[in-house]
Amino acid sequence: MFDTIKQTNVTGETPADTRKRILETAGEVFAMSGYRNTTIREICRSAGVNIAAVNYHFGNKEGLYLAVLKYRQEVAFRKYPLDFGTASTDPPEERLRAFIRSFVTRILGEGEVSRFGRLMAREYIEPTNALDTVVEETIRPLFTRLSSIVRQLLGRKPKEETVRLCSASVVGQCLYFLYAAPVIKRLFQQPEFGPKEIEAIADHIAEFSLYAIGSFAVRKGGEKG
Amino acid sequence: MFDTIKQTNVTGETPADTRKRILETAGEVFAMSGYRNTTIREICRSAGVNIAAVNYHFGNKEGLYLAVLKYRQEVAFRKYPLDFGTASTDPPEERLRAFIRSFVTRILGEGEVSRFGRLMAREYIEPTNALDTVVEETIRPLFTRLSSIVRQLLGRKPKEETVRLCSASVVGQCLYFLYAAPVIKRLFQQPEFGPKEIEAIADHIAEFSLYAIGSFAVRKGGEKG
DNA sequence: TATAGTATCAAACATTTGTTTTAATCATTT
DNA sequence: AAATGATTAAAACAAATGTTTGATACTATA
Repeated sequence: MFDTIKQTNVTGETPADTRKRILETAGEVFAMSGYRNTTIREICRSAGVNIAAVNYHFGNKEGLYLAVLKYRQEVAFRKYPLDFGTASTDPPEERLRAFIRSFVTRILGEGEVSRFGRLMAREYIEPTNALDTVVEETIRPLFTRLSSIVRQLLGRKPKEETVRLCSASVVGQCLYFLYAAPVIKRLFQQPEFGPKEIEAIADHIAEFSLYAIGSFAVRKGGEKG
Repeated sequence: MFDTIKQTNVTGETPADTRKRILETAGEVFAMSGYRNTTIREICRSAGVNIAAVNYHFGNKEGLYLAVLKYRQEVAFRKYPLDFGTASTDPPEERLRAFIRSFVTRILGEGEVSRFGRLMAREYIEPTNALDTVVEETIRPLFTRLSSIVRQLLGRKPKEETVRLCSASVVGQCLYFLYAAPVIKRLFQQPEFGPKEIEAIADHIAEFSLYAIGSFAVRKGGEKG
């Protein structure tokens, strides 16, 4: 009768475990293969539950996907803070480095740390009905945060279009290493990105971007600070 | 009996027209929706031919896709030269600008000019069995060309990893505006990229990258030229 | 223990989609 | 005109996949 009281079945698992298991597994599979190429059967087989469980607990495939997004957003915001230990009073160079390191890790990292980031990255290239919500709740706030750092780096009164384009350059570089992974693997026989490679990539993108934005600031928009 | 003699049916079209029409239409649809999300029925309906025509002329869906890639590569290499009117003796700054302008146009441009580029961009994010061939025949040559420009810009004896990473930064920025189009549309109410926007994007990426690579050269790798 | 509500399961259903079949049509050659 | 080979067309087939059904098992409560 009470929602908080869990039943236990013969295997010692509560019914909620089935729901949770689907949620976890679906997050992995959706992040890896995208919404459309993921089958309910694959999720259920991998989670060890009956096919009908998805319909019972989430209504349909889209309902499951939305629940996964919600769950993963909640976890990501709680467990993986956006600013990797930097304060807003830190110099913008430091903040940009932290932003890029966080962004790259959330996309390229192994395991749970990248679950939400990869789901977001999937929405970029294969939008679902959730894209509108995703943009407003996640992508826009992130882009606004990045833009404020870039604006600060660009110095006095930069054109808003310059801010947008420079921010896009930063994000574009980060996403590339995820999207191009199959190509990079073939171009350079590089099998996978470990923590070492991810750090090197983040450092490069930060350096590259700071050089570029710094030059924009000097040659176009007056002095920084 | 002779291959060069075409039959004409009641509508005044030669049989080869059916093949050609499928090839053209399939190129559009594949470039727009990707291999997996494209249905033979959609192609045939859009091309105004019978469903069985694909099987008759190309064997199966994969055969059609491979024929499209081959055809589009042939057309692209013939009609849209890689170096937008620049000579290899031009200064590397000019060559990078030309490379980026060409690359961005081949990806973001409207109509036929972007057909092959978008098919390639699709292979990045949704690889097919053709990816190995695509990498060796198209992506690697292009990346090698870009790398040689970047290497020249970086000055004496740059580290090969720096060359690779800087080249990746350039390509990543370009691809972003294609992949992120649905997001950009929502973030800035920007409905589409016209020739004006494409030029602005190309100019920005070139400037951003030249600033960055220039700073790498000055601070890391000795003097240019 | 009996009952009611919840959860699980095997099976079936309906739709989509790549593929094949078989007949008809068309153009060329004899 | 007849025959032949090439092409087109409608229909059916088979597999994949999201969804639903109806029965069964389980747990908490009375």
